[in-house]
Amino acid sequence: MIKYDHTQIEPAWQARWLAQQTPVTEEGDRDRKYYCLVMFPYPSGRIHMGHVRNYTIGDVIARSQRLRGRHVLHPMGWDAFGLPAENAAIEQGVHPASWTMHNISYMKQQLQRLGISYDWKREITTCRPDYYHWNQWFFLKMYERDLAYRKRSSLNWCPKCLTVLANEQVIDGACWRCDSAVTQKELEQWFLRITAYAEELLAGCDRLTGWPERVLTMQRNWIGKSEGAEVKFPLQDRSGTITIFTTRPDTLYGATFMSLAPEHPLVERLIQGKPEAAAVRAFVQEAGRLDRTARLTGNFEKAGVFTGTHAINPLTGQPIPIWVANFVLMDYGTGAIMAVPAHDQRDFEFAKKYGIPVRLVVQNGDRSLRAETMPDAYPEEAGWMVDSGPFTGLSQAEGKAKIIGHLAEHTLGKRTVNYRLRDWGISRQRYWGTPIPILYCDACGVVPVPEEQLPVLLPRDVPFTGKGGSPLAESAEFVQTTCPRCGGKARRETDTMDTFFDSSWYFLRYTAPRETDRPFRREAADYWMPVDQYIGGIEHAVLHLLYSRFFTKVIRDLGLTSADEPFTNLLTQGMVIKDGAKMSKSKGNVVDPNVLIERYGADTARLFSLFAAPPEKDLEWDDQAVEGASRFLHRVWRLVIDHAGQVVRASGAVSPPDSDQASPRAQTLRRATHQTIHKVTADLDRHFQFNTAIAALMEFYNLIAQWQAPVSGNSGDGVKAAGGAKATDGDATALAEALRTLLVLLSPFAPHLTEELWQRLGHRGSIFAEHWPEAEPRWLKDELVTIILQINGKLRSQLQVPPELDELEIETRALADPKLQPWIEGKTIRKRIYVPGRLLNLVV
RNA sequence: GCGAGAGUGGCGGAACGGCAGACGCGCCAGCCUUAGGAGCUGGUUCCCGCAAGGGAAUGGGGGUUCAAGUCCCUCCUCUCGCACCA
Repeated sequence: MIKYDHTQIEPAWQARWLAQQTPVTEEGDRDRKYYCLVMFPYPSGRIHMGHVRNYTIGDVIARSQRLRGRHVLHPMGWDAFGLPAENAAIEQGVHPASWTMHNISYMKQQLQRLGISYDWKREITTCRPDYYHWNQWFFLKMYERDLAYRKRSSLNWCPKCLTVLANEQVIDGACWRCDSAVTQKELEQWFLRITAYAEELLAGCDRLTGWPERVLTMQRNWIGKSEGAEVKFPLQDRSGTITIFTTRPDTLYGATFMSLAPEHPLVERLIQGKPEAAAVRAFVQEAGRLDRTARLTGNFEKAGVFTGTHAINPLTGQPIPIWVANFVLMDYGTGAIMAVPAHDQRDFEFAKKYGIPVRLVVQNGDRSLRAETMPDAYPEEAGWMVDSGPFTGLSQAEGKAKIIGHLAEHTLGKRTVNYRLRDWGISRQRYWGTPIPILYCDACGVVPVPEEQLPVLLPRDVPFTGKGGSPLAESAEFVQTTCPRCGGKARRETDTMDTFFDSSWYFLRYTAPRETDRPFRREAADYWMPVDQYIGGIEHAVLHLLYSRFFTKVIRDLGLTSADEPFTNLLTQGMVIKDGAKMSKSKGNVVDPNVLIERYGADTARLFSLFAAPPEKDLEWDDQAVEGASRFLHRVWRLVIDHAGQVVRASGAVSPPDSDQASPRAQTLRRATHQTIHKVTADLDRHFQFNTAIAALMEFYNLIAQWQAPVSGNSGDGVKAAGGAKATDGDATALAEALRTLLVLLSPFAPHLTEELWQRLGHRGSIFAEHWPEAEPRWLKDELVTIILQINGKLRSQLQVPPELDELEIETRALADPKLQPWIEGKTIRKRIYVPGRLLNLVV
């Protein structure tokens, strides 16, 4: 017998597939198109087990959809700009471009060794000018539409990466990449106005029915919409007003003080010449020292200081003191709040601490609240308005609506919506990224680089010192240029773009990756978009996935495509963990895919990573379970090889025998065959349950192995019975059908093994040119069904009956069942529940 | 605090409200082998029992139902996300 040797089979097929690949086009029925995309990798050096899992999932989906007749786009590329390359340059003196390209070629070869069926002709690499050209072009389009703008503000700064971070890139106060504590830094930088799309991004979440609920929740939280009102509080001396944002305008009568953020621009004006001035300045300075980490953990004492100034509550007309409080955030709402101690816990505690009155304006249902004795605030949005002038007596909800109306009518305020989402700061003070296509001219100011001068090339000769500051600023040749407007001297912007810019539209570039005069071709994008199935890690729940949705909407509004969401269905696969922790160099629990592939082969690596856990769950690495996957493939190999001769001979027969001609043995096999088709197909359709699909294939294997065992003995070619029943031609064709079906169903999971065995069954064409088999309904029914017999809901016996037997006959047989006798003897049957083909429950 | 998800054998995990534990790993016994970290066969939730069989069991408690891992209520634990967001 020929042994299963993956080291022979796998490289051979990989080479052939690559050579024989026919690329997909936009021709043909769009209903049959299927865009399967996995998040492209950063070329860090070598692939890890997380990649293996990710790309295997994508490949199984792509291959199975192709077998089912879909027109599948399954591309791959490289998210190639980024810090590790630049750090390598600083530490090892190798240029980021060389480092990156070297990694790409190595990782590409690794992916090919996994047998992933990518269309490599569409490969894209974001650090190449043919790609980042269009980053710059999109930036200019956004600049034209005021969706890209420059402003000075306080930004998240990673002291290790020496660059700015977007809010989305700060995780628990630390850098998303290197985990260093993030500080604040005042800088002038470029922003994308993602907030202009806040409402649409939020509303779109409701229509993304193919996304996991938790990702949508994270996006909704991140956008953080809150509805309320802006209210103007006049200063007591009539020198101006302070605008606040509140979600509870109904509690306006209970506002007994105001608080400003320490950074609020009005603070200095309010305290001018006041005896409190020195104390307030000291307080503001102290609050400014509070770092982001402390603020995030809420680990500081709430405190405030009186400014010496009062404002007028616009509804009561009463003067209320203005405080500065360290917990009021400048970058949310207006940086100023009205404080209602009776109905906000923070205000309540603050009022108690500083002896400010508590005024109750919303009563609970049983009217038991008393301002003097409340132990806590009553923050519920329920109950009745009290002590609220003309609004007294209304329900809380009604009061809220009426007060907003009243404010608007008297121009004291208006209904507004606030979002937590901030504009996306994209400037990075690093080298290895897309240059921002902007010039600064002494005469003309900020000047966008004209489209026809794109791309602004990233210069190669830049010193990598690691001392901080934008490296591009060191290249005089790059910086100094002429102004396209006045012809005078100008200097270039030396910051580069956040690499999340690159990945925010790459899925569109794949649809027409070789376009040279536009980012993509509209017809191609309209054909392929949106992505039917997107697969990647949960860690991008808000970062990449939110940015991509934003870009898609901007690109739509630029009139370039009709897609308004990029990804119809999203699968977020779990991490690969070992010994309970994510694999990482520092923990020393890394399994190298190369070692796995060398020892067991790509098919085993693929099968294991799909079988050991459902795709969304974390996958615990288990060396022994890998052995199990390998064992299964060896068994399939032996089974098919042992019967190859028989199958080739049987292929003369046109089709396997139908029910009336088939021997009982053939019937058993045909039933199992079609039931397996049904089960595997359903598991793939229904949430990609690869683990149960593979389990079904294992069961099918077990059955075939059992089925042929008594007949074939160990002769290796067992049409002739050793001593049992004589095998018929029908049996042989049924076996041929079973083995072919097993291979086709297994082929998306273990492509090399199945392709090789397919050839050994005498086929000339590729197994991937086959059609996915269809289950024939008449074989899905069992010859006999098992009826569960229950007494009072407890299993007491079972009955094997033909499926067409009616209820009455089943009951007659049940009552005669000796096992049931002890339970029904001397009892009356009160009720019978019969579930056809399943069970009979007798209540006695 | 708010939100989402999860809790089932020794382990990974299966179960349209209808046989709990499919499939695999591990373990036990046997076969085959000069040998086995190969292969094959059988067994493997727990308790009582020689067995036939019986009982218990899906984080705890309660409920709906002829029937609950699954639906409802409640509590506990864990994971993830958001968080002085006014």
